[in-house]
Amino acid sequence: MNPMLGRRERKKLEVEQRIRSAALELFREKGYDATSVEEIAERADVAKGTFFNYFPRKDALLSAQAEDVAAELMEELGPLDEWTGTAADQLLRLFLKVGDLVARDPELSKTMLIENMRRFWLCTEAEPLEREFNELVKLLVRRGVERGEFEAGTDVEQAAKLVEAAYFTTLVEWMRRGAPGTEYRRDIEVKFAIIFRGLGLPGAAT
Amino acid sequence: MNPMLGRRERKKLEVEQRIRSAALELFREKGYDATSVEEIAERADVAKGTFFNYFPRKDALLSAQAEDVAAELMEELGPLDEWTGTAADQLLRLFLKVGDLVARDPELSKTMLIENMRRFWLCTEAEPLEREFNELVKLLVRRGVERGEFEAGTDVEQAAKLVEAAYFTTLVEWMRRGAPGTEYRRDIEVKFAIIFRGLGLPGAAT
DNA sequence: GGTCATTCGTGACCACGGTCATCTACAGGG
DNA sequence: CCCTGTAGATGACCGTGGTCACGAATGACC
Repeated sequence: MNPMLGRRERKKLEVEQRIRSAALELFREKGYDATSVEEIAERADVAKGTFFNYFPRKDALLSAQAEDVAAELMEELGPLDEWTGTAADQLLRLFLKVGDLVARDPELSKTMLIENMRRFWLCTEAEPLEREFNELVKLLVRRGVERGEFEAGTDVEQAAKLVEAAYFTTLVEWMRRGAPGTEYRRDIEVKFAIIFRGLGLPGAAT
Repeated sequence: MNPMLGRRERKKLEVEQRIRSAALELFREKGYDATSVEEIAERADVAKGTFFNYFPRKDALLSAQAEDVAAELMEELGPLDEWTGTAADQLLRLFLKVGDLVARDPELSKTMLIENMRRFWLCTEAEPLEREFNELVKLLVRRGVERGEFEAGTDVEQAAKLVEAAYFTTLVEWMRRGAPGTEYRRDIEVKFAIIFRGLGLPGAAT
């Protein structure tokens, strides 16, 4: 931690960290719903009210965690310019990487994903993460069009949404079943094959 | 109502009906979240506890309503055998019809859809509706394959899931924006065009 | 060090979804 | 018409997420 901060700032960061890790521990132990804010506060050694000074709602913890995971993802993927392979390869790799991250903590990931989606759909708050991810996918699709891998004139916006939709539902279905064998990979590859073929990529069927 | 029922049975049905319509009214007036069970009970002229004799949880109302809407949908669509046009046409028509139903009451539909999906994903309870709908889509896709409209050897399971995914996310996105102009129709047509082309249907692009 | 403003911690408090022991009123038999 | 067993109505009660008025701790300035 940056030592150039006042005692106050340092303590604030430290408390936030305590709350977050207490919460994550409990979520892993008993699940999100079964964990009460009071328990989290107790384990973090603060009062319940203090929790809400740091996170406006219980589920803000999930957003925060999601952002961390997203940052980790981008870290592991490295700078965009250095990605190799066709756009189709890149899209597939991106999503397989997401799958890897999710597989590390399936139960919590499931809650994170579903609860964030819910809030996004209900417009409960501006959720920058979704837009950011959407931009990334759109960029990859556009790259494919520019390189002539996907058909010129492709509606990049809708194509990207379709790719995301295919991925999202597969991921959720996978987690629903408790993420057992990697049937998951085949499922997403089959769907992507259909889409890429629909986008004019030759030689992708079944 | 069947008059051959005892007073008790009739009253039970009548009370359930009162609760349901009171709830729907309130949901339309103030939205699902802003409506408390106590309010519903009050308007239905019963005690709060009575509500839970009829519906195990507040959101069971949404399931019940969803089932009604689904029944209405199948009613309006008529018997499967009489559907005309290509499989692709039939799929598109099915989803446009769903869109019509949703458009009649966008706000409540949004809540219904999202909350039901949430419970489905979290496996909170067996949700027969989703499976039923999935079977229907699968059937239409299979029909397309058998007729030679889609490529032989198509993975019907995954193709159907892809169609559903495309539709579902478009629908939600549409409702998110408050379901204004029918940009919705174009969006779903574009996505379907990609998918159908990916499935080997000739002459579907952009 | 003394004074003041600000920020942060706190726990009593509220509204809500959901439970449950208790009571009510009806069906059915005599 | 009365008695009794039972389905169903009820509202006090609980645990939870979230609020808020208050007070303590801290930093800034003299």
